[in-house]
Amino acid sequence: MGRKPCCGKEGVNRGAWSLKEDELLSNYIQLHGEGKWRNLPHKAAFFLLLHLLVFMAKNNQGLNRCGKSCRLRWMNYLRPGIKRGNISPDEQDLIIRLHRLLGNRWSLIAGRLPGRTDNEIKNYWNTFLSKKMQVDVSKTIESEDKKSVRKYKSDKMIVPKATRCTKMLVSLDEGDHSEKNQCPPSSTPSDTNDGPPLESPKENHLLNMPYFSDIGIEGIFENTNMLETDDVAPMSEMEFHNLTYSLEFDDDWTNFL
DNA sequence: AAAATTTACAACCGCGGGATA
DNA sequence: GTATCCCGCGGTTGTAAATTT
Repeated sequence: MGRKPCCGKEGVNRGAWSLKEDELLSNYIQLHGEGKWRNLPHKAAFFLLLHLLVFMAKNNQGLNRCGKSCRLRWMNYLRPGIKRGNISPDEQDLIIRLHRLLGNRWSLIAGRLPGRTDNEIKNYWNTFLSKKMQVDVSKTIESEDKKSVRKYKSDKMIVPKATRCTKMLVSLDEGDHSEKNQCPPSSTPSDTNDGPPLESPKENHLLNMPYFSDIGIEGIFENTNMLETDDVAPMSEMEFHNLTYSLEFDDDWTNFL
């Protein structure tokens, strides 16, 4: 006894999506909205027959995809408002800080970065930031009093799922991405992508989003001891529970801070 | 120029929680 | 109360593109 598999592995398209598949999926969702992913491929095929009969007469293959695959494609790629590439220094900074607080809870982190998906942030972390953080941590430990490092490994330390980011250095000085605070250098891999130039920090949409409009990114962490300059101690259990509760259930989470 | 290696990221997979029949 | 569905999450894989040898 068990649940039925999402879809059979045979006779289902896998791998990269074609333009036709994207178009079909987008058309369907624009007309019928999101949800019911499991049934979508079948309904989309029906929709196809109704609305695209003439165009598809020559090559009518329907949307032969698993519902989960449809959802993933829509959520991570086709959905309106998705930003791609060019993760700004501000965004990178915020990702690092949120990861410091939340660990690998990508969906929560993505929720604070408009237009970014959990998958994109996860990939960005795994391919770039995790390595950067490892380098930063090793540099820090080399130059730091080892006793203070051991101090952080006490029983009271709350360790979320994050396994790679155990210590980082940040600055509360707005726009200060100097070497001191280990924030991104002026040239990051994303900078090399084609596309429009990066926005300056003050123009970045992040600062205009509802959560940050009044206080800015830095302000979120104001009056907390989480981002002390050179020495970031782990959160207490109480702090961690309060924070995670606030993040998950209270959209106006900045009030907590 | 070609082969080998690395990087970046889209997509897959299994699982868990909540909803529903 | 139980089985199943639906959805979303996070870890992992596959592979094209870029880089190095």
